Amino acid sequence: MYDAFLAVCPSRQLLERISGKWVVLILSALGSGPDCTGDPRPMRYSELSRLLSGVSQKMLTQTLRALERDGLVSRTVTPTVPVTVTYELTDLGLSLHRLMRDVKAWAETNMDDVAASRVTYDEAGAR
Amino acid sequence: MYDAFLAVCPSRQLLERISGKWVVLILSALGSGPDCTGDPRPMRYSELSRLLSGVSQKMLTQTLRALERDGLVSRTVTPTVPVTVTYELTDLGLSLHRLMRDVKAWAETNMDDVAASRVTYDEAGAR
DNA sequence: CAGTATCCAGCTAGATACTG
DNA sequence: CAGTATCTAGCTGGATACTG
Repeated sequence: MYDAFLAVCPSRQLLERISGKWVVLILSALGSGPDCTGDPRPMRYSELSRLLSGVSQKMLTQTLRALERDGLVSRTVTPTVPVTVTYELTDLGLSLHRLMRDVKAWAETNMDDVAASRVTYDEAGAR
Repeated sequence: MYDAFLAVCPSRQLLERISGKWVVLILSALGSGPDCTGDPRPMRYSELSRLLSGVSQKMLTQTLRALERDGLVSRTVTPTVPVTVTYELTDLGLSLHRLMRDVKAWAETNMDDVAASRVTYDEAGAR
């Protein structure tokens, strides 16, 4: 029915949204906590902000909003003072989390092989 | 050893490279042919160009070069006239292909749910 | 066929300042 | 704490023209 190979297919735009480092990292984090080994659990905005080092407030908020709009995360506001906001995976988000977690793990696992390949490639080019 | 949550970790940059629609689509295509159901097989430049509708020559070439440099695809030039160039997954590329194929499939499978969620979200915002 | 080279519009995303 | 708003540098990526 849908085919992301087609530029006009809505799934192409969806693929565009869900590919991107911040989506991968946010979904990885929410799915299993900071160490990526536990069970899915809600996380606070500030907790995410600290965990994903280098993320700007703007990108974090923007990405979380997009994920919320797409039904992948839910946003809960607790009226404490100051306010507490938690983000949690929906069932839909959880299904994507599993893939994103694997992608993040792939990058970490194969970093050495990729680095070695780059050295070889660049050396060949220099000659 | 590596942790993509850390901005300074090399795996963060690698994650940045492999997240992106063209990487997902190219690896999906190379891994299992146009219909994404067959076995991995080499594909020609023009074949990829036709399959990934909307991709510019620049992006296709640029992405293929990056994937080649990272050791995910191999490039073979056959000196016919005109020249024939084929791209094929390496073993490393094949391992990432499996993940990327799932990501593409996820987008296609869950497009309807996401679209429905967007409608709900936007309606709530309008109120 | 399979690129390379160049130009440039537009979006991404960081920095900064401010707020309920 | 959890944002919003604004400004902007610079990168992404599309369009176009050319080539072995």
